[in-house]
Amino acid sequence: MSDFETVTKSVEQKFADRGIRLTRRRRQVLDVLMSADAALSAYEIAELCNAGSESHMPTMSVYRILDLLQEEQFIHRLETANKYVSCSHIACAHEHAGSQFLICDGCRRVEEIQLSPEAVGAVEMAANAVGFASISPQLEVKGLCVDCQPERI
Amino acid sequence: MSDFETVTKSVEQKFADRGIRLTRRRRQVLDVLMSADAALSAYEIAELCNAGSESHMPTMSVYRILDLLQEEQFIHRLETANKYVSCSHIACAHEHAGSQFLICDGCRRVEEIQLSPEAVGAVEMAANAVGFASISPQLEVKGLCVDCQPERI
DNA sequence: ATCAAAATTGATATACTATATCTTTTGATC
DNA sequence: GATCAAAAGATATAGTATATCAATTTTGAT
Repeated sequence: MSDFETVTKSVEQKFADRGIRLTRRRRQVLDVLMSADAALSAYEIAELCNAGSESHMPTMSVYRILDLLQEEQFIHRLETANKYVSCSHIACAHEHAGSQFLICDGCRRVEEIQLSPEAVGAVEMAANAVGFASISPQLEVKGLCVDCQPERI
Repeated sequence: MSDFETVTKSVEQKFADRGIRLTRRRRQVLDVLMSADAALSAYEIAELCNAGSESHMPTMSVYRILDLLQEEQFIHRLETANKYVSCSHIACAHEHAGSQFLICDGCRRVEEIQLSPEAVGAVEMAANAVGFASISPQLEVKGLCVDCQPERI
């Protein structure tokens, strides 16, 4: 069974367990995001759903479905980019609290990482110091990925 | 001399030093941002410029001026909120590399903090580990400010 | 199997954020 | 004051997102 199939099975199972219907539209959106190697805007997702098929996916449906997929933690919204990516732990059994993203300023590629508890703790402490609590630990950090860094000779 | 006046003097000096004109429009935008106790959208800034005056500030001018003020580090753009805030170090003499923001999910208030070098370092190390470099150290973290936290009894 | 209720999707309108471009005005310099 | 550059004004348009109501599909009970 291919990777994609394995993940799909796992996703189907999660939908079933939670009593949520994995409809054709939802499957389309999720498939596009899982197959993409980049973060996509809602409008890009709609286009890709329609590419090479007679189906017409309305953008508004995409937004609705993105909301659902986010609530269920299958995908993430990148707030600094107004784009969406499938969660890299989409097939994992465990809950995962927060996610951190590295966004390449060059090619816009997105890497999902898991910061060390120490790093997250440091951010939380600094926040607590000025009275903030219930920090949502999604961080989006911009930089340059390996491919986009100026050559070092 | 009031705080506001002190800061204004300092800002005027910086404009002069850098050979940038502090025009009426630029002053309006900067005044609005410095007087605001919250982050504002470009359209909100335009409205506030116009409030109680016969002057008509076009939103497009606001965007142009925001660009300039950002380049000159007088203000920051909050990318997760699509809003703008005046830099809390606007009157400081020294350069300051990166800024971190706490954004209250309740009241949208924004607090600019300076993370410890250790915390920033931890984020950078995690990024380096997956090949990212030239990290821009602006972080935007969401949470609840003191006033918006559920009462603890 | 049929019907009513709920969930999902479709369709349309509209708000909000932002950029591009061209013209006019203003300010600095000679 | 004439000239040139910087700034502001005006208009069009792109991109992102929400609200709302109608139509359709699915579910579940009878």
